[in-house]
Amino acid sequence: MSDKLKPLPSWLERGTVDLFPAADAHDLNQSLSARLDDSLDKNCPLRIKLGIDPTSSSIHLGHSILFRKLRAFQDAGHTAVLIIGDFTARIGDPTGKSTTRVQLSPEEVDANSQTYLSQLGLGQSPDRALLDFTTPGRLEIRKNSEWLNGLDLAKLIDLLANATVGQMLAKEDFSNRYEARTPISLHEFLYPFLQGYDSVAVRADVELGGTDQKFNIAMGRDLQRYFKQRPQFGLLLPILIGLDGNQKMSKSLGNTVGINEDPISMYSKLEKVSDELVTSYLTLLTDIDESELSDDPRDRQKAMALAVTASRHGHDSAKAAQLNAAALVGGSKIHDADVPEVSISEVDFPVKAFYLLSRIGICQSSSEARRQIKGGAVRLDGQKLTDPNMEFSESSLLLGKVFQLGKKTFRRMTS
RNA sequence: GGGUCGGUGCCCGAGUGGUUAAUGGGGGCGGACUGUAAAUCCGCUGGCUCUGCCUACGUUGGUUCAAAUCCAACCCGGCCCA
Repeated sequence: MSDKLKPLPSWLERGTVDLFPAADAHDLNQSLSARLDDSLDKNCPLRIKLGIDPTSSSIHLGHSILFRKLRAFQDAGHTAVLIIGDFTARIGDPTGKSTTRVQLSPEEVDANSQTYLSQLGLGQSPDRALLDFTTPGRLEIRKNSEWLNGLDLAKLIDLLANATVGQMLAKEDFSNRYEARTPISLHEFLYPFLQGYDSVAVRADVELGGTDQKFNIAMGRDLQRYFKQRPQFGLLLPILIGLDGNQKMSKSLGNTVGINEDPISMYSKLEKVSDELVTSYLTLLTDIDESELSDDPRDRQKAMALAVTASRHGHDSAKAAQLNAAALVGGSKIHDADVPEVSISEVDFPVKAFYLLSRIGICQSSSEARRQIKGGAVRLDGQKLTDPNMEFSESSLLLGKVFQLGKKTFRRMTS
């Protein structure tokens, strides 16, 4: 990859839902393409800010769309400035929240950040990693405690004077909560100012965020102006809808695909997302040109699932996962299919079916296992179980066999 | 700080002394149908090696044969007032 900067291209447009300001002037502060050109002329990379909130320790595809865009900037020669919001995490971004966040301890924040970075590809080769950690000058990682710990009250008051209570309450999240009469703690009001001040601290040229970040990013612009910097651009990407097809992808909603999930579960989850989601997944999670795909919705689903899985695991593993998934659906090949294994060496025999199912984790409780069996949801090597109290006298009867719950949960028993 | 209303299962929300593991809706899971999609229909949705037992309606005590339901104190929140 050359160090030469390229002009505003399609990689930047793809998936972008909002870019502000976006005047067509040649003003460096009004047009991102003008600023990109300027950066090219002076051979001085732009600083692209993305803040992460180390509150959750696992990254899913929803997060990855921002990182993919950040990576695209890196590949174009710019500097990604990844801000670990270790200080702000103690407040918790109230955006999109209907309740006050729990505050995290410094230890939790540290542990989460480490997990985060390794998931982003720290230590991996750039072609499989989400971000480019290796090319010099392409990545800067900062913690915002660096400058926020030392922020004194006088300066904070200066920052706060940049907005009014009316503006804060006009922000959707706050106004919803205010109208619903759920509590809003005063410290939550500080979050946008601190995030905005991050932009000042790192002299950001562009800040990336989900559409829900518009307010906070705009605040960054205001504060940069206040500190006599040239204000950043805001580049907003959509919030990825989760597997359920109607709410944003979020760990707490259980509708996620983790960035590090094994190829099979990743592929099989993606393969069954609803048709309405396929296009957005394609544009946000792959580089595929949609016009090249067949019109058949099922084929599109498969192509998307394959491409996304391949981006994380390579084409061969993805293809294998696809074949495997097909074999499982066929049913006949369950016995030979590659499915997660679980040891039953700790289980005492004889054992009743419902108890075994909860022991091997295929059901969450033995009560649930009873229900599932009664509901006809459980199969052993393709054969439906009907009696929760069915007894297996010894483990050798089960070794190598596959329990199936519903259509998509499989567990092979091993010693 | 004062007044007042409220805190029910994953969420919302009924229930105001006794067939109450607790109506209803959402969500989730499963089944049928299908394209492992959507829509629709049906079932399930506290735990326990379970014909029974245990734990649950903010917390802790109390009244009662019997409480989510009555009483007291405490904790948390909304609203109004300061």
